Amino acid sequence: MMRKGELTRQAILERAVRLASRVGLQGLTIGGLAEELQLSKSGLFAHFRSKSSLEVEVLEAATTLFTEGVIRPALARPRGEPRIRALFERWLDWARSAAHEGGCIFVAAAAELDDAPGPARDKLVQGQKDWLDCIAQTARTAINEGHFRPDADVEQFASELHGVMLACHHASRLMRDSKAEARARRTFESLLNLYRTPKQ
Amino acid sequence: MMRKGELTRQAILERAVRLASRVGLQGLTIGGLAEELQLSKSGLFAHFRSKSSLEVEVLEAATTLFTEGVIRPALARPRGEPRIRALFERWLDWARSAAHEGGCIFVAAAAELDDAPGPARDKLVQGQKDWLDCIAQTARTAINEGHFRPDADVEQFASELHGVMLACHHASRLMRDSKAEARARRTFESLLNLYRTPKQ
DNA sequence: GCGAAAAAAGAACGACCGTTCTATTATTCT
DNA sequence: AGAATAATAGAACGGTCGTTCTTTTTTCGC
Repeated sequence: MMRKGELTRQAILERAVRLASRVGLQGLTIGGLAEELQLSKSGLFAHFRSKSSLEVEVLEAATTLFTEGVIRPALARPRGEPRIRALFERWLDWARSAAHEGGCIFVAAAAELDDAPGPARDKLVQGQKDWLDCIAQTARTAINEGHFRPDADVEQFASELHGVMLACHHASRLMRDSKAEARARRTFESLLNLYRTPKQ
Repeated sequence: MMRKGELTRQAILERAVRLASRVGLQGLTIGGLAEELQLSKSGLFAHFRSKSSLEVEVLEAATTLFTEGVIRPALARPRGEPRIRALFERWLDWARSAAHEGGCIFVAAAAELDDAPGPARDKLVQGQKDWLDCIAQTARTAINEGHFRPDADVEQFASELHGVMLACHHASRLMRDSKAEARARRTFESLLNLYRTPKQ
């Protein structure tokens, strides 16, 4: 006895994620979103009991998109370095397609929410933590496969890889630097070199 | 014939930079700023002809602060690696003190303005470009001093260093990770190792 | 197809936004 | 000191925000 509702709700969230990528979670407005979807403000609002609840659900929807588009395909690749490369390439894809819209929604949200306690911040932090843990775990697997050196600090690796992507995002989004992705790839290769098992 | 005005104007901008660090340039509001300074909304507004003009001036003021607090002291150190280390340490100081408030205002502004054409975005882009150029130029000096390998790509170096700071900011601000700075230092050291003249 | 229940629309609210205009108070110059 | 001018305050504007309430329309089980 609840079908149509869930359908439009899904449509709303899809549009909301894209809109929030452009204008941020703060800039995401009930009225604006309603107009884009040709809905009434109150009709849309009824699906979420409050604005902050909408924000949380937008973050949830974006996380699902990221998991399906980046993590899942990479997990299909063989363990070790190939999987790490796949993770990185898919991540670049994500950033590139996000760049065509308003940039990565997580980067925008991180800047907005870093000092705004509440459920939205909690959601974002948990998602980012999960993602960094995922990278670290993948690196751990690479150690076990003998691809990474046994003494590699996998959390350090995750943090450094994150930095590579953040720099790439900044350069391509704000600075409109067309060489951003090439530079990120280059940094990634030298990063791999550092963590790889040294050839004897 | 204009003294008192310039004084309060300065005081306004100082407060505005701090406030914008917390809530962003969008979240920075004329009324809120006026209340913090115990000024009337219109009295404050009169100093800037518009909100967007205020945003530009806030970015200008923050840039001056950054130049005086980070770049200038580092330029006092000897050329080459010492100057690069000073740049990095001062930059960490900046990020740390910014972290006690609402984070680095440039990081927040970058996320907000990356898809919002206008004078504020132009100002930010120019400032960031100048900063990255400054890093690259410092690296170039390090090459000339024989500290960096002659074939080092100084722009690549600047981009990688930027990534280290962005990751550090993200980890410390959003994730409240107390190990963020230590990790950034570690990444910085291995980054230096890559660009340093190899010992024979 | 009818009646119950869900979904959407409509109108209104108080609050705050940037901005303008006018009036009042401070400052500065001569 | 007093006139000229700059700085600040006050009140009001149209607009948009999130939210609530009431009403109409649509959906769905029987």
